[in-house]
Amino acid sequence: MVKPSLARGMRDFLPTQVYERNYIFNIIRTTYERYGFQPIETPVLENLSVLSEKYGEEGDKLLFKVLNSGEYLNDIDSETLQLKNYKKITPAISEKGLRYDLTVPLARYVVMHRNELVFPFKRYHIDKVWRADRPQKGRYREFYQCDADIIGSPSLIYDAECILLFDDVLHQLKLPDFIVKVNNRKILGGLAEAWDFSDQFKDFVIAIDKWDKIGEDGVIRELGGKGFSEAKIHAIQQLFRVKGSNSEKINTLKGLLANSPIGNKGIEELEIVLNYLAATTLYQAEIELDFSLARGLDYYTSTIFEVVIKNYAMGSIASGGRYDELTAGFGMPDMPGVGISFGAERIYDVLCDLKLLPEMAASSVKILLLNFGEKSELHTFSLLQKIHRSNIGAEVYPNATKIAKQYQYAEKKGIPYVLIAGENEIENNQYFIKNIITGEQIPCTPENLISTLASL
RNA sequence: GUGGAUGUAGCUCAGCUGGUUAGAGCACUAGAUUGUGGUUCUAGGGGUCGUGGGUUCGAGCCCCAUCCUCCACCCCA
Repeated sequence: MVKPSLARGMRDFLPTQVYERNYIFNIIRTTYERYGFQPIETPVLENLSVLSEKYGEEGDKLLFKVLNSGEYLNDIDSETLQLKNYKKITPAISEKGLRYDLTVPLARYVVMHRNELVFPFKRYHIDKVWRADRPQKGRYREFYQCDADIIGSPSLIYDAECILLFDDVLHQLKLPDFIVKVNNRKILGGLAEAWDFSDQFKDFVIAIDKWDKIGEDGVIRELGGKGFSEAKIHAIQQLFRVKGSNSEKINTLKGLLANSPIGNKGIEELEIVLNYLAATTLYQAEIELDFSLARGLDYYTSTIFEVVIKNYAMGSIASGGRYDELTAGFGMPDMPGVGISFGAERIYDVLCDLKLLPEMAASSVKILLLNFGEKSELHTFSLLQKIHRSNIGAEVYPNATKIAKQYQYAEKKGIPYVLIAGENEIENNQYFIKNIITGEQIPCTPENLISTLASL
Protein backbone atom coordinates (compact mmCIF):
# COMPACT_ATOMS: atom_id res chain seq x y z
CA MET A 1 0.00 0.00 0.00
CA VAL A 2 1.29 3.42 -0.96
CA LYS A 3 0.33 6.36 1.14
CA PRO A 4 -1.33 8.88 -1.18
CA SER A 5 0.42 12.21 -1.22
CA LEU A 6 0.85 15.30 -3.33
CA ALA A 7 4.13 16.58 -4.66
CA ARG A 8 5.17 19.75 -2.93
CA GLY A 9 3.32 22.84 -4.05
CA MET A 10 0.80 20.88 -6.14
CA ARG A 11 -2.92 20.91 -5.39
CA ASP A 12 -6.14 19.05 -6.12
CA PHE A 13 -9.41 20.87 -6.62
CA LEU A 14 -12.91 19.81 -5.67
CA PRO A 15 -15.76 20.24 -8.14
CA THR A 16 -17.09 23.37 -6.41
CA GLN A 17 -13.62 24.90 -6.49
CA VAL A 18 -13.28 24.17 -10.18
CA TYR A 19 -16.61 25.88 -10.82
CA GLU A 20 -15.45 28.89 -8.86
CA ARG A 21 -12.12 29.03 -10.65
CA ASN A 22 -13.82 28.68 -14.01
CA TYR A 23 -15.93 31.69 -13.14
CA ILE A 24 -12.71 33.71 -13.01
CA PHE A 25 -11.23 32.15 -16.13
CA ASN A 26 -14.43 32.73 -18.07
CA ILE A 27 -14.52 36.43 -17.25
CA ILE A 28 -10.92 36.82 -18.31
CA ARG A 29 -11.39 34.76 -21.46
CA THR A 30 -14.52 36.50 -22.70
CA THR A 31 -12.96 39.88 -22.03
CA TYR A 32 -9.84 38.98 -23.96
CA GLU A 33 -12.00 37.80 -26.84
CA ARG A 34 -13.93 41.05 -26.80
CA TYR A 35 -10.70 43.00 -27.21
CA GLY A 36 -9.73 40.93 -30.23
CA PHE A 37 -7.27 38.50 -28.68
CA GLN A 38 -7.22 34.98 -30.09
CA PRO A 39 -6.34 31.79 -28.26
CA ILE A 40 -3.23 29.74 -28.92
CA GLU A 41 -1.79 26.67 -27.27
CA THR A 42 1.80 25.67 -26.76
CA PRO A 43 3.32 22.57 -25.16
CA VAL A 44 3.81 22.22 -21.45
CA LEU A 45 7.37 21.12 -22.12
CA GLU A 46 9.87 23.29 -23.96
CA ASN A 47 13.48 22.74 -24.81
CA LEU A 48 15.68 24.22 -22.13
CA SER A 49 17.55 26.03 -24.89
CA VAL A 50 14.35 28.06 -25.35
CA LEU A 51 13.66 28.63 -21.69
CA SER A 52 17.08 29.21 -20.19
CA GLU A 53 18.61 32.61 -19.71
CA LYS A 54 15.37 34.45 -20.37
CA TYR A 55 14.41 34.95 -16.77
CA GLY A 56 17.69 35.89 -15.20
CA GLU A 57 19.80 33.69 -13.00
CA GLU A 58 17.18 33.42 -10.25
CA GLY A 59 14.55 32.41 -12.75
CA ASP A 60 16.69 29.67 -14.21
CA LYS A 61 17.06 28.10 -10.78
CA LEU A 62 13.29 27.83 -10.61
CA LEU A 63 12.90 25.91 -13.85
CA PHE A 64 11.60 22.38 -13.45
CA LYS A 65 13.84 20.22 -15.59
CA VAL A 66 12.83 16.90 -17.08
CA LEU A 67 15.26 14.04 -17.21
CA ASN A 68 16.12 12.77 -20.69
CA SER A 69 14.63 9.46 -21.66
CA GLY A 70 16.64 6.30 -22.07
CA GLU A 71 20.19 5.65 -20.96
CA TYR A 72 20.86 9.28 -20.31
CA LEU A 73 23.98 8.64 -18.29
CA ASN A 74 25.79 7.10 -21.26
CA ASP A 75 26.47 10.48 -22.81
CA ILE A 76 28.41 11.93 -19.89
CA ASP A 77 32.06 11.11 -19.48
CA SER A 78 32.82 9.67 -16.10
CA GLU A 79 35.15 12.55 -15.33
CA THR A 80 32.32 15.08 -15.39
CA LEU A 81 30.24 12.69 -13.32
CA GLN A 82 32.99 12.42 -10.73
CA LEU A 83 33.15 16.19 -10.34
CA LYS A 84 29.53 16.22 -9.17
CA ASN A 85 29.15 19.64 -10.74
CA TYR A 86 25.44 20.03 -11.37
CA LYS A 87 25.96 22.94 -13.72
CA LYS A 88 27.83 20.65 -16.06
CA ILE A 89 25.80 17.53 -15.51
CA THR A 90 22.34 19.08 -15.78
CA PRO A 91 22.57 20.08 -19.45
CA ALA A 92 23.99 16.66 -20.22
CA ILE A 93 21.07 14.74 -18.74
CA SER A 94 18.19 17.18 -19.23
CA GLU A 95 17.27 19.08 -22.33
CA LYS A 96 13.59 19.80 -21.65
CA GLY A 97 11.80 21.73 -18.94
CA LEU A 98 8.31 22.74 -17.81
CA ARG A 99 7.41 26.22 -19.00
CA TYR A 100 8.03 28.95 -16.43
CA ASP A 101 5.60 31.41 -17.99
CA LEU A 102 3.65 31.84 -21.20
CA THR A 103 5.57 34.79 -22.60
CA VAL A 104 8.83 33.16 -23.61
CA PRO A 105 6.99 30.27 -25.29
CA LEU A 106 5.02 32.97 -27.12
CA ALA A 107 8.22 34.53 -28.42
CA ARG A 108 9.32 31.15 -29.72
CA TYR A 109 5.89 30.58 -31.23
CA VAL A 110 5.86 33.92 -33.03
CA VAL A 111 9.27 33.33 -34.55
CA MET A 112 8.34 29.85 -35.73
CA HIS A 113 4.94 30.84 -37.14
CA ARG A 114 5.73 34.33 -38.35
CA ASN A 115 4.48 33.62 -41.85
CA GLU A 116 1.13 32.30 -40.68
CA LEU A 117 0.22 35.03 -38.22
CA VAL A 118 -1.60 38.31 -38.65
CA PHE A 119 0.35 41.22 -37.19
CA PRO A 120 -0.07 42.95 -34.86
CA PHE A 121 -0.69 39.54 -33.35
CA LYS A 122 -3.08 39.64 -30.41
CA ARG A 123 -3.14 36.36 -28.59
CA TYR A 124 -4.35 35.12 -25.25
CA HIS A 125 -3.30 32.01 -23.43
CA ILE A 126 -4.76 30.72 -20.18
CA ASP A 127 -2.82 27.75 -18.93
CA LYS A 128 -0.65 26.23 -16.26
CA VAL A 129 2.96 27.18 -15.62
CA TRP A 130 5.45 25.71 -13.14
CA ARG A 131 8.08 27.18 -10.89
CA ALA A 132 10.30 25.23 -8.50
CA ASP A 133 9.88 27.90 -5.87
CA ARG A 134 9.42 27.22 -2.18
CA PRO A 135 5.66 27.37 -1.65
CA GLN A 136 3.92 29.73 0.74
CA LYS A 137 0.68 31.64 0.76
CA GLY A 138 -0.31 32.87 -2.69
CA ARG A 139 2.64 31.04 -4.13
CA TYR A 140 2.38 27.63 -5.69
CA ARG A 141 4.62 25.48 -7.81
CA GLU A 142 1.87 24.88 -10.33
CA PHE A 143 -0.46 27.72 -11.18
CA TYR A 144 -2.41 29.34 -13.95
CA GLN A 145 -1.41 32.41 -15.83
CA CYS A 146 -3.89 34.28 -17.95
CA ASP A 147 -1.87 36.11 -20.56
CA ALA A 148 -2.82 38.54 -23.28
CA ASP A 149 -0.09 39.94 -25.49
CA ILE A 150 0.20 42.03 -28.60
CA ILE A 151 3.21 41.23 -30.73
CA GLY A 152 4.56 43.27 -33.59
CA SER A 153 3.55 46.82 -32.83
CA PRO A 154 5.38 49.60 -31.02
CA SER A 155 2.15 51.53 -30.63
CA LEU A 156 1.61 52.69 -27.08
CA ILE A 157 -2.11 52.55 -27.66
CA TYR A 158 -1.71 48.88 -26.77
CA ASP A 159 0.05 49.72 -23.51
CA ALA A 160 -2.96 51.82 -22.63
CA GLU A 161 -5.28 49.02 -23.71
CA CYS A 162 -3.53 46.69 -21.28
CA ILE A 163 -4.54 48.99 -18.46
CA LEU A 164 -8.11 49.02 -19.73
CA LEU A 165 -8.01 45.24 -19.56
CA PHE A 166 -6.88 45.27 -15.93
CA ASP A 167 -9.70 47.67 -15.14
CA ASP A 168 -12.33 45.79 -17.12
CA VAL A 169 -11.58 42.30 -15.81
CA LEU A 170 -11.03 43.21 -12.17
CA HIS A 171 -14.16 45.33 -12.19
CA GLN A 172 -16.19 42.39 -13.50
CA LEU A 173 -14.70 40.23 -10.77
CA LYS A 174 -15.95 42.81 -8.26
CA LEU A 175 -12.54 43.23 -6.74
CA PRO A 176 -12.33 46.05 -4.22
CA ASP A 177 -10.09 49.06 -4.70
CA PHE A 178 -7.04 48.20 -6.65
CA ILE A 179 -4.11 50.21 -7.91
CA VAL A 180 -2.42 49.86 -11.26
CA LYS A 181 1.16 50.87 -10.72
CA VAL A 182 2.91 52.05 -13.84
CA ASN A 183 6.51 52.80 -14.62
CA ASN A 184 8.85 52.67 -17.57
CA ARG A 185 12.11 50.81 -17.55
CA LYS A 186 13.70 53.47 -19.74
CA ILE A 187 13.22 55.92 -16.90
CA LEU A 188 15.10 53.61 -14.58
CA GLY A 189 17.77 53.17 -17.24
CA GLY A 190 17.96 56.92 -17.68
CA LEU A 191 18.45 57.45 -13.96
CA ALA A 192 21.21 54.89 -13.96
CA GLU A 193 22.76 56.74 -16.87
CA ALA A 194 22.34 60.19 -15.30
CA TRP A 195 23.74 59.06 -11.98
CA ASP A 196 26.42 56.89 -13.49
CA PHE A 197 25.74 53.37 -12.29
CA SER A 198 24.55 51.67 -15.45
CA ASP A 199 26.96 48.86 -14.67
CA GLN A 200 25.00 48.10 -11.50
CA PHE A 201 21.58 48.55 -13.04
CA LYS A 202 20.28 45.16 -11.97
CA ASP A 203 21.25 45.66 -8.32
CA PHE A 204 19.63 49.08 -8.42
CA VAL A 205 16.41 47.69 -9.85
CA ILE A 206 16.14 44.87 -7.34
CA ALA A 207 16.80 47.20 -4.43
CA ILE A 208 14.31 49.93 -5.27
CA ASP A 209 11.66 47.39 -6.16
CA LYS A 210 11.58 46.55 -2.47
CA TRP A 211 10.86 50.10 -1.39
CA ASP A 212 7.24 49.30 -0.56
CA LYS A 213 8.32 46.43 1.58
CA ILE A 214 11.51 47.46 3.38
CA GLY A 215 11.21 51.24 3.19
CA GLU A 216 13.75 53.88 2.31
CA ASP A 217 16.24 52.84 4.98
CA GLY A 218 16.09 49.26 3.83
CA VAL A 219 16.75 50.20 0.23
CA ILE A 220 19.69 52.39 1.25
CA ARG A 221 21.14 49.57 3.30
CA GLU A 222 20.76 47.14 0.45
CA LEU A 223 22.37 49.53 -2.04
CA GLY A 224 25.23 50.12 0.38
CA GLY A 225 25.69 46.38 0.66
CA LYS A 226 25.97 46.17 -3.11
CA GLY A 227 28.79 48.70 -3.13
CA PHE A 228 26.95 51.83 -4.19
CA SER A 229 28.87 54.95 -3.18
CA GLU A 230 27.41 57.49 -0.77
CA ALA A 231 27.06 59.99 -3.59
CA LYS A 232 25.12 57.57 -5.75
CA ILE A 233 22.88 56.54 -2.89
CA HIS A 234 22.28 60.19 -2.17
CA ALA A 235 21.27 60.70 -5.78
CA ILE A 236 18.95 57.71 -5.68
CA GLN A 237 17.31 59.07 -2.55
CA GLN A 238 15.90 61.85 -4.69
CA LEU A 239 13.59 59.22 -6.12
CA PHE A 240 11.91 58.85 -2.77
CA ARG A 241 11.08 62.55 -2.79
CA VAL A 242 9.06 62.27 -5.99
CA LYS A 243 5.55 62.86 -4.73
CA GLY A 244 2.23 64.38 -5.63
CA SER A 245 -0.09 63.83 -8.55
CA ASN A 246 1.04 61.86 -11.56
CA SER A 247 1.80 65.02 -13.54
CA GLU A 248 3.71 66.50 -10.61
CA LYS A 249 5.74 63.33 -10.40
CA ILE A 250 6.54 63.54 -14.09
CA ASN A 251 7.67 67.14 -13.77
CA THR A 252 9.95 66.31 -10.89
CA LEU A 253 11.42 63.45 -12.85
CA LYS A 254 12.00 65.56 -15.91
CA GLY A 255 14.32 67.64 -13.79
CA LEU A 256 16.22 64.61 -12.62
CA LEU A 257 16.54 63.24 -16.12
CA ALA A 258 17.44 66.44 -17.92
CA ASN A 259 20.61 65.01 -19.43
CA SER A 260 19.44 61.51 -20.22
CA PRO A 261 18.04 60.87 -23.71
CA ILE A 262 16.91 57.39 -22.76
CA GLY A 263 15.26 58.62 -19.59
CA ASN A 264 13.41 61.31 -21.47
CA LYS A 265 12.23 58.78 -23.97
CA GLY A 266 10.76 56.83 -21.06
CA ILE A 267 9.00 59.92 -19.75
CA GLU A 268 7.64 60.65 -23.18
CA GLU A 269 6.26 57.14 -23.53
CA LEU A 270 4.66 57.33 -20.13
CA GLU A 271 2.98 60.61 -21.00
CA ILE A 272 1.61 59.14 -24.23
CA VAL A 273 0.12 56.19 -22.37
CA LEU A 274 -1.43 58.47 -19.77
CA ASN A 275 -2.76 60.65 -22.53
CA TYR A 276 -4.57 57.73 -24.10
CA LEU A 277 -6.03 56.84 -20.75
CA ALA A 278 -7.16 60.41 -20.20
CA ALA A 279 -9.54 59.88 -23.12
CA THR A 280 -11.26 57.02 -21.29
CA THR A 281 -13.30 56.55 -18.17
CA LEU A 282 -11.99 53.74 -16.02
CA TYR A 283 -14.40 51.78 -13.85
CA GLN A 284 -12.33 51.95 -10.73
CA ALA A 285 -8.63 51.39 -11.43
CA GLU A 286 -6.44 53.95 -9.77
CA ILE A 287 -3.40 54.70 -11.91
CA GLU A 288 -0.33 55.43 -9.88
CA LEU A 289 3.08 56.26 -11.27
CA ASP A 290 5.57 54.43 -9.15
CA PHE A 291 9.18 54.93 -10.09
CA SER A 292 10.26 52.25 -7.67
CA LEU A 293 8.34 49.64 -9.64
CA ALA A 294 10.92 47.57 -11.50
CA ARG A 295 9.75 44.00 -12.16
CA GLY A 296 12.30 41.28 -11.82
CA LEU A 297 11.94 39.61 -15.18
CA ASP A 298 14.79 40.57 -17.42
CA TYR A 299 12.92 40.91 -20.67
CA TYR A 300 10.94 44.09 -19.96
CA THR A 301 12.33 47.15 -21.71
CA SER A 302 9.72 49.90 -21.53
CA THR A 303 6.30 50.27 -19.91
CA ILE A 304 5.82 48.06 -16.88
CA PHE A 305 2.75 47.58 -14.73
CA GLU A 306 1.63 45.72 -11.70
CA VAL A 307 -1.75 45.54 -10.01
CA VAL A 308 -2.09 45.39 -6.25
CA ILE A 309 -5.13 45.46 -3.99
CA LYS A 310 -5.33 48.37 -1.60
CA ASN A 311 -4.78 47.48 2.04
CA TYR A 312 -4.36 43.80 1.37
CA ALA A 313 -1.25 41.83 2.17
CA MET A 314 -0.71 39.94 -1.03
CA GLY A 315 1.78 40.33 -3.84
CA SER A 316 0.62 41.59 -7.20
CA ILE A 317 -2.45 39.92 -8.67
CA ALA A 318 -1.69 40.95 -12.22
CA SER A 319 1.25 42.42 -14.01
CA GLY A 320 2.84 43.01 -17.36
CA GLY A 321 4.94 45.22 -19.51
CA ARG A 322 6.50 45.98 -22.84
CA TYR A 323 9.40 44.02 -24.20
CA ASP A 324 11.06 45.09 -27.40
CA GLU A 325 13.62 42.38 -27.90
CA LEU A 326 12.05 39.15 -26.72
CA THR A 327 12.20 37.47 -30.13
CA ALA A 328 15.68 38.81 -30.87
CA GLY A 329 17.25 35.92 -29.04
CA PHE A 330 15.50 33.62 -31.50
CA GLY A 331 16.94 35.48 -34.46
CA MET A 332 14.05 37.83 -35.07
CA PRO A 333 14.77 41.47 -34.20
CA ASP A 334 12.33 44.37 -34.39
CA MET A 335 9.35 42.53 -33.02
CA PRO A 336 8.17 44.59 -30.07
CA GLY A 337 5.47 43.29 -27.79
CA VAL A 338 3.43 44.26 -24.79
CA GLY A 339 1.34 42.06 -22.59
CA ILE A 340 -0.28 41.36 -19.28
CA SER A 341 -1.03 38.42 -17.09
CA PHE A 342 -3.61 37.86 -14.40
CA GLY A 343 -2.60 35.67 -11.47
CA ALA A 344 -5.81 33.69 -11.33
CA GLU A 345 -4.75 31.69 -8.26
CA ARG A 346 -4.11 34.80 -6.24
CA ILE A 347 -7.30 36.42 -7.45
CA TYR A 348 -9.15 33.26 -6.40
CA ASP A 349 -7.53 33.36 -2.96
CA VAL A 350 -8.50 37.01 -2.52
CA LEU A 351 -12.08 36.50 -3.70
CA CYS A 352 -12.45 33.53 -1.33
CA ASP A 353 -11.00 35.46 1.55
CA LEU A 354 -13.20 38.50 0.94
CA LYS A 355 -16.23 36.29 0.20
CA LEU A 356 -16.69 37.88 -3.19
CA LEU A 357 -17.32 34.72 -5.16
CA PRO A 358 -20.93 34.62 -6.31
CA GLU A 359 -23.20 31.76 -5.35
CA MET A 360 -23.21 29.54 -8.37
CA ALA A 361 -25.00 26.38 -9.26
CA ALA A 362 -22.73 23.58 -8.16
CA SER A 363 -24.19 21.36 -10.84
CA SER A 364 -25.63 22.07 -14.23
CA VAL A 365 -28.27 19.46 -13.55
CA LYS A 366 -31.74 20.87 -13.03
CA ILE A 367 -33.66 17.87 -11.84
CA LEU A 368 -33.03 14.58 -10.09
CA LEU A 369 -35.42 11.79 -11.02
CA LEU A 370 -36.18 9.94 -7.82
CA ASN A 371 -35.99 6.20 -7.91
CA PHE A 372 -39.06 4.46 -6.47
CA GLY A 373 -38.10 0.93 -7.31
CA GLU A 374 -38.33 -1.72 -9.99
CA LYS A 375 -41.87 -1.09 -11.09
CA SER A 376 -41.31 2.54 -12.05
CA GLU A 377 -37.58 2.55 -12.74
CA LEU A 378 -37.78 1.80 -16.46
CA HIS A 379 -40.36 4.52 -16.91
CA THR A 380 -38.09 6.95 -15.06
CA PHE A 381 -35.14 5.98 -17.20
CA SER A 382 -37.06 6.72 -20.37
CA LEU A 383 -38.05 10.12 -18.96
CA LEU A 384 -34.38 10.81 -18.29
CA GLN A 385 -33.56 10.44 -21.95
CA LYS A 386 -36.46 12.66 -22.99
CA ILE A 387 -35.29 15.39 -20.66
CA HIS A 388 -31.71 15.17 -21.91
CA ARG A 389 -32.87 15.43 -25.51
CA SER A 390 -34.72 18.60 -24.57
CA ASN A 391 -31.39 20.00 -23.55
CA ILE A 392 -32.14 20.04 -19.83
CA GLY A 393 -29.70 18.68 -17.27
CA ALA A 394 -31.06 15.69 -15.41
CA GLU A 395 -29.89 12.71 -13.40
CA VAL A 396 -31.59 9.58 -12.17
CA TYR A 397 -30.86 8.15 -8.75
CA PRO A 398 -29.34 4.74 -9.34
CA ASN A 399 -31.34 2.67 -6.87
CA ALA A 400 -34.48 2.76 -4.79
CA THR A 401 -32.89 3.65 -1.50
CA LYS A 402 -34.89 5.63 0.99
CA ILE A 403 -36.12 8.92 -0.32
CA ALA A 404 -34.44 10.98 2.34
CA LYS A 405 -31.09 9.90 0.99
CA GLN A 406 -32.08 10.73 -2.54
CA TYR A 407 -33.14 14.22 -1.46
CA GLN A 408 -29.81 14.70 0.27
CA TYR A 409 -27.96 13.67 -2.85
CA ALA A 410 -29.79 16.34 -4.82
CA GLU A 411 -29.23 18.94 -2.15
CA LYS A 412 -25.51 18.27 -1.88
CA LYS A 413 -25.03 18.47 -5.60
CA GLY A 414 -27.02 21.66 -5.82
CA ILE A 415 -29.75 20.14 -7.98
CA PRO A 416 -32.78 22.41 -7.48
CA TYR A 417 -35.64 20.02 -8.37
CA VAL A 418 -36.61 16.41 -7.96
CA LEU A 419 -39.17 14.53 -10.02
CA ILE A 420 -41.70 12.40 -8.21
CA ALA A 421 -42.92 9.80 -10.66
CA GLY A 422 -43.58 6.54 -8.90
CA GLU A 423 -46.17 3.86 -9.55
CA ASN A 424 -49.14 5.95 -8.42
CA GLU A 425 -48.10 8.96 -10.47
CA ILE A 426 -47.55 6.91 -13.57
CA GLU A 427 -50.93 5.33 -13.15
CA ASN A 428 -52.68 8.69 -12.63
CA ASN A 429 -50.76 10.39 -15.41
CA GLN A 430 -49.62 13.06 -13.02
CA TYR A 431 -46.06 13.67 -11.87
CA PHE A 432 -44.77 16.18 -9.37
CA ILE A 433 -41.78 18.45 -9.75
CA LYS A 434 -40.67 19.40 -6.29
CA ASN A 435 -38.55 22.43 -5.49
CA ILE A 436 -36.03 21.15 -3.04
CA ILE A 437 -35.53 24.47 -1.27
CA THR A 438 -39.11 25.64 -0.86
CA GLY A 439 -40.78 22.23 -0.82
CA GLU A 440 -43.31 23.46 -3.38
CA GLN A 441 -44.73 20.70 -5.57
CA ILE A 442 -45.67 21.48 -9.13
CA PRO A 443 -48.00 18.95 -10.74
CA CYS A 444 -47.49 18.12 -14.39
CA THR A 445 -48.52 15.54 -16.93
CA PRO A 446 -46.29 13.31 -19.05
CA GLU A 447 -47.17 15.62 -21.95
CA ASN A 448 -46.18 18.91 -20.38
CA LEU A 449 -43.31 17.67 -18.22
CA ILE A 450 -40.68 19.08 -20.56
CA SER A 451 -42.35 22.43 -21.11
CA THR A 452 -42.98 22.80 -17.37
CA LEU A 453 -39.37 21.98 -16.64
CA ALA A 454 -38.10 24.37 -19.29
CA SER A 455 -40.13 27.20 -17.82
CA LEU A 456 -38.65 26.79 -14.34
C1' G B 1 18.41 27.58 -1.91
C1' U B 2 18.63 29.92 3.73
C1' G B 3 16.14 30.51 8.58
C1' G B 4 11.76 29.54 11.71
C1' A B 5 6.74 27.30 13.20
C1' U B 6 3.69 23.11 12.66
C1' G B 7 1.62 17.89 11.62
C1' U B 8 -3.51 13.44 16.45
C1' A B 9 -10.36 10.27 12.69
C1' G B 10 -12.87 12.94 6.16
C1' C B 11 -12.98 18.27 8.80
C1' U B 12 -12.05 21.43 13.45
C1' C B 13 -9.51 20.27 17.65
C1' A B 14 -8.58 17.95 23.06
C1' G B 15 -4.98 14.56 25.11
C1' C B 16 -2.10 16.48 32.48
C1' U B 17 5.02 16.25 34.80
C1' G B 18 5.92 9.91 29.18
C1' G B 19 1.99 5.07 32.41
C1' U B 20 -3.50 0.06 30.61
C1' U B 21 -7.80 -1.02 24.98
C1' A B 22 -6.15 7.53 22.06
C1' G B 23 -11.09 11.21 22.93
C1' A B 24 -15.03 15.22 21.52
C1' G B 25 -17.97 17.98 17.98
C1' C B 26 -19.25 17.97 12.91
C1' A B 27 -19.47 14.53 8.83
C1' C B 28 -20.48 9.30 7.48
C1' U B 29 -23.44 4.40 7.92
C1' A B 30 -27.77 1.82 9.97
C1' G B 31 -32.42 1.89 12.67
C1' A B 32 -36.84 4.54 14.93
C1' U B 33 -39.86 6.31 9.83
C1' U B 34 -41.34 -0.38 3.77
C1' G B 35 -43.43 6.87 -1.23
C1' U B 36 -42.06 12.98 0.53
C1' G B 37 -35.52 14.52 3.47
C1' G B 38 -33.11 18.36 6.07
C1' U B 39 -35.42 18.31 13.58
C1' U B 40 -34.82 14.65 17.35
C1' C B 41 -33.32 9.93 19.45
C1' U B 42 -30.47 5.23 19.38
C1' A B 43 -26.57 2.26 17.64
C1' G B 44 -22.23 1.72 14.57
C1' G B 45 -17.80 2.15 11.32
C1' G B 46 -13.35 4.86 10.98
C1' G B 47 -6.73 6.58 13.72
C1' U B 48 0.27 1.75 12.56
C1' C B 49 -0.96 9.82 16.55
C1' G B 50 3.04 12.61 8.92
C1' U B 51 7.19 8.92 7.99
C1' G B 52 11.84 6.42 9.62
C1' G B 53 15.21 5.73 13.50
C1' G B 54 16.64 6.44 18.81
C1' U B 55 16.13 7.03 24.48
C1' U B 56 13.02 4.28 28.11
C1' C B 57 10.40 -1.25 31.71
C1' G B 58 6.91 1.88 28.88
C1' A B 59 6.54 7.29 23.72
C1' G B 60 0.87 10.84 20.78
C1' C B 61 4.15 13.33 24.54
C1' C B 62 11.49 13.30 24.98
C1' C B 63 15.91 13.20 21.05
C1' C B 64 17.61 12.87 15.74
C1' A B 65 16.54 12.62 10.61
C1' U B 66 13.07 13.19 6.70
C1' C B 67 8.47 14.79 4.16
C1' C B 68 4.07 17.99 3.80
C1' U B 69 1.84 22.63 5.13
C1' C B 70 2.50 27.61 6.93
C1' C B 71 5.78 32.10 7.94
C1' A B 72 10.16 35.20 6.88
C1' C B 73 14.23 35.79 3.19
C1' C B 74 15.64 35.21 -2.28
C1' C B 75 12.52 35.84 -6.19
C1' C B 76 7.71 36.18 -8.04
C1' A B 77 1.36 35.41 -10.27
